[in-house]
Amino acid sequence: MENCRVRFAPSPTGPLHIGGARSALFNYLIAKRFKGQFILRIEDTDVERSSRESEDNIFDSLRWLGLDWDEGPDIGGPYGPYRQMERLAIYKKYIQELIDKGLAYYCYCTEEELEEERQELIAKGEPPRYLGKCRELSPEQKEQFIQEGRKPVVRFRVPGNQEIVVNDLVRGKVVFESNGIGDYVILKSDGIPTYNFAVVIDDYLMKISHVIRAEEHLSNTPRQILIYEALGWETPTFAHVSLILGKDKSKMSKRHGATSVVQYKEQGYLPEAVVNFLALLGWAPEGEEEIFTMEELIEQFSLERVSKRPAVFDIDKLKWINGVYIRGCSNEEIRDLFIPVLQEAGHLPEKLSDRDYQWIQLVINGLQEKVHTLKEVLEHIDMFVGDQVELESEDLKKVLEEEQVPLVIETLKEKIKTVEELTPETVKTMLKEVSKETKQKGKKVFMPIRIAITGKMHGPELHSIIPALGKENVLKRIEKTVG
RNA sequence: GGCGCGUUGGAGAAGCGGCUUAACUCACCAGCCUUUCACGCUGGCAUUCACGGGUUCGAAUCCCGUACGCGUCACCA
Repeated sequence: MENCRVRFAPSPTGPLHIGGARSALFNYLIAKRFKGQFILRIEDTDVERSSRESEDNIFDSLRWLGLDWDEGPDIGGPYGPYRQMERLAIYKKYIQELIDKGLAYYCYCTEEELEEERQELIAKGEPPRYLGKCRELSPEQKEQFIQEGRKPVVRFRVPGNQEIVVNDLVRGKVVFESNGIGDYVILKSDGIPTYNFAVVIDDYLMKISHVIRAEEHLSNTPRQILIYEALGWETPTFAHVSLILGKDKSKMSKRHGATSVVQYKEQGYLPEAVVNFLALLGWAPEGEEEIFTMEELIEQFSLERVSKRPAVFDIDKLKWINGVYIRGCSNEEIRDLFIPVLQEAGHLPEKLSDRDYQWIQLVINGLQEKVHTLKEVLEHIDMFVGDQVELESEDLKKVLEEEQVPLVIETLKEKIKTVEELTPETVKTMLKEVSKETKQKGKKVFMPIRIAITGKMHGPELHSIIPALGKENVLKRIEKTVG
């Protein structure tokens, strides 16, 4: 594959969607794999819905995922500009060329007329489409419409009785009939081109070799191919990746939960995990391994192993993958990840003291292996801080009423009071001594202690929790639960 | 409705005519490890590939039909 140039061309009408992120990733992987370029183009021709805010969100999300582009609106490149609204003059030229060649024409129909036509066709049981009313307008008629103040659109003249073949890298050969396509708008009445037109001009001018995008664009592809042909241009290679579905198998939407990349960031997912998960959405690795770094993905990814069937977004699998990455973090990495979460929740000050760092280390010891997302840390953090405890359920009282408990607790309290410093090591030996001196072992000693201190049956190791709390808090907690 | 795409266990997914008594992963269940949970390890989990026909010595794999799901038919991308 020589001169591989691929692009991700989102429209900035909202935060980067998880599906868009997957398209971007696939393009990125192909570009890196074949040592080509990954281009970012902003398709902002929907003036109503486009915003700079969304654009920034898209930039940020892509960068967060580690999908850096070689050419784009912010960094420029040899085929710019990379924002469609800045390319209006370019489109105008090609629109004119099509009009001059008689392959496109002005249409003065009003919305009402179009709607009427649509209703009539539906009433007759025919598929609604534009029938070409303005195809052969006389100069007089045109003049009259202009007098009336009508703003025309430009429509592409779709040739009849033609087979349009899309040779798709993931779907194979897909054939469409041109008769099923009505003359469609390529230039809106406000002088801005439509998607189906602008995308062709840009992909050609930007020398895009492979168009990798979501399946929802498959039905649009014949319209685009027609324009390539009208302009005498060679088409790029197409690859339509299936859609991402929610658990109920309908297209992934808000009601399935978080749909944008930022939301996953906010919920405490790691970019590496999201990338890994996204890669698995529609693509299947050859071997048994499912955990990949970006480098490994670049090495292994191929469009041949991208499935035709829709991919279902399985949040449980994302959580599992995220957990794998959290556990795989080095101590420094996980610390840098935990700190902002803890600070944001008010458990840590802006400026960290040595004591804070010691405490964080204990939290890491207790929770790194346990959580699937960074935010889950907050679900367990109460066990590491403060003198407040509450029994999780009434059932736990029974455990505290067992006969060996008073002795165990008394012995423990003594030890805590007399020990020089609470560290994981001193706590470990302390607990061993309590076990030995009270002649109790296993659950008989550890469960009451755990419940007395945390109010819960389960949680991180006691030798992480106890030093984190400190003598005073531990004793106060015990006081509250067992008196 | 027209056109297009898809349909393998609870979920994802491999499979490209015989090597499949259908990989692998998540989830689930059991056991082990462990002071609990988690982590980790071991084992279990589709007599069957939406359904009905056909082709073939042989089909999850090829063909046709049916059903279901989804996409698309915009002056949205």
